[in-house]
Amino acid sequence: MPLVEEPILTMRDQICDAIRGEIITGKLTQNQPIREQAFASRFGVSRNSVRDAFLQLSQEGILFYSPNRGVRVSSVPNKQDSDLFRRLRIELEIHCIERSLKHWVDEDDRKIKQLLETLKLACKQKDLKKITETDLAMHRFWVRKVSVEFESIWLSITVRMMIAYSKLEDYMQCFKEHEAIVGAIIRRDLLAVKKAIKQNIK
Amino acid sequence: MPLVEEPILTMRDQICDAIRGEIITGKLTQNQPIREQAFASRFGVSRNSVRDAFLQLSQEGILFYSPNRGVRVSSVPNKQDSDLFRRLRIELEIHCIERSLKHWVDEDDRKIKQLLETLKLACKQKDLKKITETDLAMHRFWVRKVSVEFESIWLSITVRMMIAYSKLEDYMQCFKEHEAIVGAIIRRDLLAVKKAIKQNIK
DNA sequence: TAATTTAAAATTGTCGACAATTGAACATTT
DNA sequence: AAATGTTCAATTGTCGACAATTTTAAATTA
Repeated sequence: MPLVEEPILTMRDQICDAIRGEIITGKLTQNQPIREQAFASRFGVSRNSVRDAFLQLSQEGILFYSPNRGVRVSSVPNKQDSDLFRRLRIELEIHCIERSLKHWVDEDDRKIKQLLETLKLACKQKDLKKITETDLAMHRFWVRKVSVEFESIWLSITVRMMIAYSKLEDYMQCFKEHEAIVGAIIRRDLLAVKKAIKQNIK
Repeated sequence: MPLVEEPILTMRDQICDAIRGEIITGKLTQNQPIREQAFASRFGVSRNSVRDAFLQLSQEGILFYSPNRGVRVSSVPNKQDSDLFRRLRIELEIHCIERSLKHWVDEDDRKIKQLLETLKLACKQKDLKKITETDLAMHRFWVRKVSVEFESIWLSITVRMMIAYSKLEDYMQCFKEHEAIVGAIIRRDLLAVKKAIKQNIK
């Protein structure tokens, strides 16, 4: 029996991840309507499960829901809103790392290094889907380590900022930024962590 | 035809509002499990609609969802988490007021004064349900005026802070705090608004 | 009696069917 | 021709039924 139980992935979560991925990588674009039946057929499930996922993503903010009219991909935030999202996210993540670092163990070092390796490979292969997944997974790691309470808020903010992630140009830059964060974490150098986080979240 | 279309209240939204109200006023307490069938019977709808609401409130953070085991009322956040929630909420609301004040019109003055009157009455009557509803409605007013983008994030943060709202002692204090905010808004005195907001959100 | 196993009840998860609503194409009126 | 009304297909909303899972209670075993 694992010490920390792994979260069970429901059908809904899997569909959410899939849709989120397609939005972040630009397969689904701004304002595009998304139909329940299309995803139901694709996943071989009933519309209800897809509806659940749509609902969750709407609350998350990445989809926009109109009664009787279904959901659309949300618009990318304007400059002012983006700036606020950025500040909120930095404040959240720094708070989480600050707290989690106190109870950080070798096992955590191992896991975060592993994620960094995955990211490196994905960047080398220019695999946008994998890059965004791993990017999210890394940040999620230190957020969840503090409390699941923050996770949904953090995710809401983060996915909104990533709607136009597909425009990412320099893949290796993304890796280097995360390498800086992880390096600072391993050294338990909080000041350097903060600096690296601020440079990455923009 | 109204200039700004009123949002359509779905069945789901109504159920959400009801559950949210009962949690904030302390009818439903921390960690208490909530059953789908109970609410379905109460509202005279099928379990599906209730499920939708539960799902939305889980994403909002006020309910905690475990696969196959339903939802429970979330725990009140600890001191450290509350402090962060507070900072995030202040930053969000001040940002919103700062931006919305630029396009503030007489009609907005009238509306916000009306809400203040409702709050005054509710405080006098010590009607906790109405107080919390109106409190939320007032803050929601200036958040939504800027962008619905922020609304769900703002709500997530705010309802979490309000889980233990029922311990509110001095009702008139609540009214005075909001009176200060509204007064500053009417005078378009941004500095005073910020000060009043910080005093209210705690 | 305490721990374990088994059976039953309660609860959530998923499905297909149908009702209600919306949007688009077409017809009617002015 | 423009505006309005009508029909019809596509889509979402809601329901009841049943399957899967969890919880509770009872029965069994040591």
